Amino acid sequence: MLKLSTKGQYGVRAMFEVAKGYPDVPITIKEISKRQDVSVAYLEQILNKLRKGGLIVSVKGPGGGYILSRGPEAISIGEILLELEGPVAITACQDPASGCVRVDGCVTALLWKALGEKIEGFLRTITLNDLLNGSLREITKVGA
Amino acid sequence: MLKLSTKGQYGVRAMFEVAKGYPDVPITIKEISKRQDVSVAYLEQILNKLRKGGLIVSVKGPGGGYILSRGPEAISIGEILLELEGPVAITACQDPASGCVRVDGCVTALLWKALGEKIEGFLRTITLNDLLNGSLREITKVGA
DNA sequence: ATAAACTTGACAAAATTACTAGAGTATTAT
DNA sequence: ATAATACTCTAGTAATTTTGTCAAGTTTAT
Ligand code: FES
Ligand code: FES
Repeated sequence: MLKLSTKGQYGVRAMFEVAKGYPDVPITIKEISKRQDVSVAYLEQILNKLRKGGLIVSVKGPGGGYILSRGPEAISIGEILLELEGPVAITACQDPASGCVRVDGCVTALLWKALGEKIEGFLRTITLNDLLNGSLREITKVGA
Repeated sequence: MLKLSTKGQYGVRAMFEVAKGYPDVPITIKEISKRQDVSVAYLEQILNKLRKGGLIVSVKGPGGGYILSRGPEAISIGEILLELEGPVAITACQDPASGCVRVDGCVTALLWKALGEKIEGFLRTITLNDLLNGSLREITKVGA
């Protein structure tokens, strides 16, 4: 349960590769495709969204590619996923785009809201930098 | 992102209704259907899974229905969802049923693992009792 | 016996995901 | 200029998952 679609997963892995080149080496889609084993066509879609979201900038022409638009310590996993998959919305009722009529009388509304906030809070604290320098190992040790 | 399927949502709401009758009033599927506005046929599927998982017991014959097999303070939301949707598995790589070859070399493996544990930890702490007596309001106030 | 109520497995419509295809635009090295 | 590199964008589609429905049972209280 609570799966993340491949788009989000690939997106994070792609951003990791782009982060490696920060601040001055553009990474091409082709290179990301090779290193992370995701098709070029699919990555185009993903990186395009991330670019529109302002997380990366593209450099055209030979020697071009993608570069982070901010330092890796300033880009959280949460932001990446938000751009690719929209806000955390455990249930349709929690999704601002859908909404629910009976939300007031529903016993579980608070539950899903709390869970969603928990998740978002966590994802906001992890940045690309944590992926780059492997500091996640300690976080996982601390546990819940 | 990170949606919960309706099966899980309905399951929790159904368990909430069953919990109301604990320890001695069996709740029928028909009654749950009415109160939570979910079709009888679909609830059959859901409650059947929960029964097989040992969370509820069924009482047959007239006056029958479903009863919690343990007190509402001893049944967590996590257990309900586990039965209906399997373990939390943010990515296929984290799913014991699928697995991933490159798990050792993958930078994001730890990230998804940590997130999954965070979520499971949270869901384990919330029980049906919390839904019954509205204590969730305080939990959400505390925040992340 | 009879009706209430649960049990089970098969099946199908609908939605979502996970891509692929292909044509187009911009930039730069030579 | 021009060829080569590289990003940009819109559709379309096959596979999968979700979300149910249906119908024919079985069990039990009265
Ligand atoms: S049914 Fe919408 S919040 Fe519970
Ligand atoms: S690709 Fe399997 S763990 Fe990252």
